[in-house]
Amino acid sequence: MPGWPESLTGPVLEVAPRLLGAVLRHETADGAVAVRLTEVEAYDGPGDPGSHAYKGMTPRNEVMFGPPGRLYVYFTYGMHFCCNIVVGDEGSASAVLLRAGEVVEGLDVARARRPGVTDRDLARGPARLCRTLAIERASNGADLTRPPLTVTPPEQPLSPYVTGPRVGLRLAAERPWRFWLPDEPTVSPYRPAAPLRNRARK
DNA sequence: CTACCGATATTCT
DNA sequence: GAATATCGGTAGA
Repeated sequence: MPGWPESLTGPVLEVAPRLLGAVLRHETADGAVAVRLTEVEAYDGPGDPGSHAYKGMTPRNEVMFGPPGRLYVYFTYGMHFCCNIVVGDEGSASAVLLRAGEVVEGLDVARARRPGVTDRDLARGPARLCRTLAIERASNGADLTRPPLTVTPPEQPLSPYVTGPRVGLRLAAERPWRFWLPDEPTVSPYRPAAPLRNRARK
C-alpha cells in the first residue's frame, strides 16, 4: 500500500504500541471527526486462537489477509461494528483492534451522532469508537492512506504505555496483547468474557 | 462504581 | 443450536 508508513507495518506486537497516540480521521457528509487512539489490541494472524483469522479466511475476515494499511470492519453481537488496522504483510492476517480514543476534531459532530453520551464515553470502547466515527460496513477494506479515512501516527512513539490482557475473549485471553496509555480517562473499562449464558428456553 | 441481562448477525458445530 | 474481539438500560451498593 504505497504511502502507508513503514513504522506501521511489521510484526503486530511491535506495531500495536506505535498506534497509541495516532489519529484516525473520517470525513463524511455531516463533517469530519478524528480520534486520538488511547487503547489498542493485537491479533496475531492464523496462529492466534483469539483472532478472527484463526480458522482461516472467510468472507468476513478476508481483508485481514490483504496488504497492510487497510481497515478491517466487522459486525458483531448482532448490532455493533468494530474496526482493526491491518499491519502485517499480505497474507499474515495480523491486525490491531482499535479499542478506545479521545475525540480531537469534530466534537460537535460526534456529540450529534451520540445524543446523551458524555464526551469521555464517545469513543470509550471499540463499538462506540466506530459509531462516533461513522464507521460501518461500507468502510470495510478502506485504504487508510487517503480520505475519507486516514491514519496519522504520532511524531514519535508515545511512552510509557501499559500492557495487559485482551478484553472479551475466552480463548487466549491471558496474552498481554492489549496496549493503552496510562492516566487516560477514555480507556475502556475491563470486561471479562461473557460467561456462558444459562439460556434455558423461553 | 458493579452485576445482570437483552438485542441479534455471522460463523462454526 | 450456540458462541461471540459489545453496549446500554436498570437495579443495587
